[in-house]
Amino acid sequence: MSWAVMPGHFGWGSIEEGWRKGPWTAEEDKLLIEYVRVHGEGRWNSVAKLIGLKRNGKSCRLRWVNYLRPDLKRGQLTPHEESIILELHARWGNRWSTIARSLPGRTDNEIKNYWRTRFKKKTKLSPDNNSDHKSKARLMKRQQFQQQQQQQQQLLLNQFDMKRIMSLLDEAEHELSPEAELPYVQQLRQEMTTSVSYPNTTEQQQAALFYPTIDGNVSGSGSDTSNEVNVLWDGLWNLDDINGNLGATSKVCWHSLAGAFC
DNA sequence: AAGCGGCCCAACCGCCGTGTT
DNA sequence: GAACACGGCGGTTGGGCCGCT
Repeated sequence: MSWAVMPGHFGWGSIEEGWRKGPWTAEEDKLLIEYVRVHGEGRWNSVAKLIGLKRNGKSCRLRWVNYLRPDLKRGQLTPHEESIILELHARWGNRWSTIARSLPGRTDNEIKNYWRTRFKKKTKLSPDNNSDHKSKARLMKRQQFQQQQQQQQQLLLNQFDMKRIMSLLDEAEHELSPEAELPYVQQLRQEMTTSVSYPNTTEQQQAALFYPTIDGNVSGSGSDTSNEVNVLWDGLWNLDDINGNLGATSKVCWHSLAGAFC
């Protein structure tokens, strides 16, 4: 859909059934900020009546929540925020608003966008598709330098994160019904304690195992592990909500949690 | 220099839950 | 209890930007 070809196009944005749509102008932002300053958040449908802004309530709320709120953090997510997102996504699935509540200043929209661009694409990375693989590799190359910097930080965070995950599992055990949760938690915990210390690998090798490199392989290991990496990313994206799908394979579950260390 | 492809992100849509009348 | 309004949430879309060829 293009704003330029929409019916009722009105310069910047468009008007449909009396409501403006499309990108917000600075003037509209000012009006909305003023509205919230005077009336507070909520009653979004009265914005149009009270200040004459030709936007529907939903649009106003979205604009405020995702863009105008003064406590919003702007800019890239920090590696630590990324690891929290990975952890919480492994736990909650696509409950973006729930995840966002654990990240002050970040919106569900931001996290959702982040996850989709950062992780969903990776699942399409298939070693069977060479041309696609090449173009993906090109793009990943761009991210490599940033990743390398993050890896260094993540290594330091790994130990701390493992403790947090174990405590999250403890919480989950208490919050969810024992019949539903226990087998999963027990299985996961068992795998965590056994798999996390990969036999015959050094700590650095274990950390390297979870960092895909530009050619889809895994740093520190052979090219025959590329399938494992794809499974890892598949697991990250496809993992169903822990509460909702207890049929998830333990492999997927473990890979999802392993993602917390990427 | 131009074209292409992918990333990022603002914004919209539809559905659902909750509160109010 | 039904109908309606409203707000929240997750999924999706589309345009701008940027890097690569």
